Amino acid sequence: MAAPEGLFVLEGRPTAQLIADQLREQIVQGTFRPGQQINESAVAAQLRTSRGPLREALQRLCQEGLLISHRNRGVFVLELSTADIKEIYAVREAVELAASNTLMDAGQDQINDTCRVLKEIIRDMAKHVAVSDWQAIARLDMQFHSTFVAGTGNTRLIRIYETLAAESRMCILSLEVAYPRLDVLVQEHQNLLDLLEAGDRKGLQQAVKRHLEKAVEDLTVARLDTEITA
Amino acid sequence: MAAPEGLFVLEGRPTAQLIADQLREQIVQGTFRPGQQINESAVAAQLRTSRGPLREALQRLCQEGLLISHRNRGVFVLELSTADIKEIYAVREAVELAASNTLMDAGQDQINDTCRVLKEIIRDMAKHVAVSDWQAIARLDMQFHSTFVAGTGNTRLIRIYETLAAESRMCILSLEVAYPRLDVLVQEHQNLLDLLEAGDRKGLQQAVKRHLEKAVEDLTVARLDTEITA
DNA sequence: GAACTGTAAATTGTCAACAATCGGCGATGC
DNA sequence: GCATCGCCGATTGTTGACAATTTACAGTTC
Repeated sequence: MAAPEGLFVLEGRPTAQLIADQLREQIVQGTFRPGQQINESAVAAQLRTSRGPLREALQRLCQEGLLISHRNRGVFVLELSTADIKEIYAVREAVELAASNTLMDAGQDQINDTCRVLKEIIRDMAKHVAVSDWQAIARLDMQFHSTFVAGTGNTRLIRIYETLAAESRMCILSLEVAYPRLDVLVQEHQNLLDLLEAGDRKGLQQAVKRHLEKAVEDLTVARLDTEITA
Repeated sequence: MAAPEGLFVLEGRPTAQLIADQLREQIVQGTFRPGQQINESAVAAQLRTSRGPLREALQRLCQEGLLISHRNRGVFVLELSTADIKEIYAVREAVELAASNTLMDAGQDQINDTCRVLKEIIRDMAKHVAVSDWQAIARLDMQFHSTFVAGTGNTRLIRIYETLAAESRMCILSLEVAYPRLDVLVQEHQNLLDLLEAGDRKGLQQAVKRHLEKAVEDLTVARLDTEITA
């Protein structure tokens, strides 16, 4: 088939996508702050490229909604309001519930494959919980959910969820310390995994719903605090 | 507030987005055929612009998934397989079911506003059914569903559905005459509207599900025919 | 002192030229 | 006859320069 032994297709993906992926990572890691303007010349120089390819990448991220473009003024990193948080998690609920159903209808092999990866993520998560590495935990949290959705094999659902995951990480990042009680977090994900493995469709759906509703609560409450103190 | 009397913000939207919107319309109308390569120079000249802004627009459509980019070879219009059709309608089901729930939980005013627009669309649809204007019917069909989703007010759900609507129109277009029994089509949409107006959550959900499942059946069966005859 | 106007710097939007890459086609060798 | 190599046209990828617009600031006027 493809790539027989140690040979990779050289730079198979388009440049703009590579740049967009890098920028997305920088955004969710907080290198670019919400509301901040992206200076094309500066970022292009930093990435050792010219403004052309960079602008193409920026357009991709605008389409995703991570950046917003004001004509003749430039592109800015999205600022998340409480309404945005509710929107994001409402869509996540829709996607993850659909993924739950699809996975349950899929073969046991497909479920097992997914569960195997999810187990490893939870293991990693537990490690980082031990040392309270928030950034890593946020990344693994979203990786868990992304893997879950990826288990469906639906490329469109996966692509949609990629953006949602990025936005979710921005939510979490925007309030620095958002995770209340870290051990509960690991426990909740373990619970989702168990229900998936057991094939408990109804239970899984309810657990997903509650997991996300709880997240919205934590995020909006924390945000109210920051808004009041600010 | 904004635009007090007859004054509009001059060209408020970014250029790349305007070009992308035009191209998307051309794609779903079949001006660009599936699998066809987009010649940058030619299209840029046709749009009275240069390759720079055009390429930015193309990147947006690549991100959406309507175009696919092969490095150093160019961008091509998406070719829809039966697997794609199933994917698209699976995501549509997820989105529309979520929209149903959100709308039902929303206030009666919001529902009424939506229903008013939906009624007009159905009226238009009936007109075009009388003269069997397929293109118009396909457009109104998706406009009905887009309006339904837009009723939730969730901007992210709306943006996601925009792409799905475009892809759906491509599905329908790709097999020329896809609508079996036009009167039934109008009837089905009227049924959805009635259930929404009546506040019958369960009934609406089931109707949406069956409506989409039926569409997939029609599309995949029709596609099998074309593939056999081809 | 406040409001308005005009200028200047910085940044984005656009363009045209250059470089790199790919697919096709004919020539060559086996 | 078939496969391979190498060239050529066409198209994309990239760059730097130029034009247009916005924002901030200083100067002016009332």
